[in-house]
Amino acid sequence: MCQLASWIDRGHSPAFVVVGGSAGPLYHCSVQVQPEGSVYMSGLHEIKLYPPHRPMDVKLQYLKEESLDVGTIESVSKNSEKFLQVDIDGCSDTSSRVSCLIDENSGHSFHEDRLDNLVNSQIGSKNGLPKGTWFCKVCFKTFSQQANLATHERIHRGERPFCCTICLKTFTQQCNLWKHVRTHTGERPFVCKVCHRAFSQQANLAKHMSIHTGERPYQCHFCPKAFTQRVNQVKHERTHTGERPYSCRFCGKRFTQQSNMEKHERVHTGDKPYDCKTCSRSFTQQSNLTKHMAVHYKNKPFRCQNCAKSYTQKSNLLKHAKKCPCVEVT
DNA sequence: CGTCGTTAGCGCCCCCTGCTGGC
DNA sequence: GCCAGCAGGGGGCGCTAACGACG
Ligand SMILES: [Zn+2]
Ligand SMILES: [Zn+2]
Ligand SMILES: [Zn+2]
Ligand SMILES: [Zn+2]
Ligand SMILES: [Zn+2]
Repeated sequence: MCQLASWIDRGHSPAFVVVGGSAGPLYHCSVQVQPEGSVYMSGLHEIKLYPPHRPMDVKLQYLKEESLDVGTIESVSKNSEKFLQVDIDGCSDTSSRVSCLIDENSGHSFHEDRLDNLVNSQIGSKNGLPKGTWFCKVCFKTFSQQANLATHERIHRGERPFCCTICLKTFTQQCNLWKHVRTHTGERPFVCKVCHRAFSQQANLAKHMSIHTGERPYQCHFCPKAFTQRVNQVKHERTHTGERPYSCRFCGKRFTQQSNMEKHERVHTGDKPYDCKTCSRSFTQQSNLTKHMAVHYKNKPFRCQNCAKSYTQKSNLLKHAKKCPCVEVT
């Protein structure tokens, strides 16, 4: 345990300390350094560097309490932003590193400079950010507009003031509620100019457009294949890495896709949800039913495209078609 | 100006689907 | 025929950034 870790371990808040890593609780030298009460941490997990051009001593401090000298900054990356990455003296934990907001000129972390600004959650220009920048006291995300910070802070407070009158589901933002309500009303304001398919959300229309443009922005890291959606790239890459995150509840067999696991679990449950309407056989997979249907179509080649009824003679199909609006024949 | 409601846009997770091919 | 592998693509939600009307 390094001196920072033991400092936090003694009960000090890790405020003003950010650490690199992915989502989830963050540890430094086995001590959790994630600020208490924070929920949404993605901004925090990005290590952002502020470029000082010389080595400097760094002090981390929790408001007016005891402060901790953590070390000296030796090397700094070039393309950096708001935070300064710090190597802790005598710390062997290289998996997570510590950063703090630094004033380029004084070398002080920002809260030493302007404690009153902290109260307002606003940072002055001396801290290397545009004057009037607002920040969240929980996760240190920064905002140029106070209103956007106010919206953000609802996330930490769990405040969801917008409520769907139909299903009572709640939302942090008005526009998210509006989007949600369209799932009840079926309203689809976004229409594809090419095929006229309509969508309830702009983002889903944008995804759809890749069908027409052929655009595949998500490239596999292991082979030349590319995909229209990131999810599908990740799914595909598992075929290279062998990762199988989903395991069967009954036998433990592992799968790359959740839906494949669910398909497999029906082997154990005996669930056959796909019924043949012609002979009342049922199947565990839709594709097996489709294959099976060929058996019926072989004997009755005249098939109504509308209702899938099939007939041995064309005249019977035509008779049927008088009632059914579809007259296509295979 | 600052405030505040609204809009644009991105990223993510989830789910269902259809084809395929080995046994 | 049963079952697993794999890709396509829509539904829905969370969040940030920015816009614009209005005091
Ligand atoms: Zn926050
Ligand atoms: Zn609802
Ligand atoms: Zn289209
Ligand atoms: Zn690949
Ligand atoms: Zn049948």
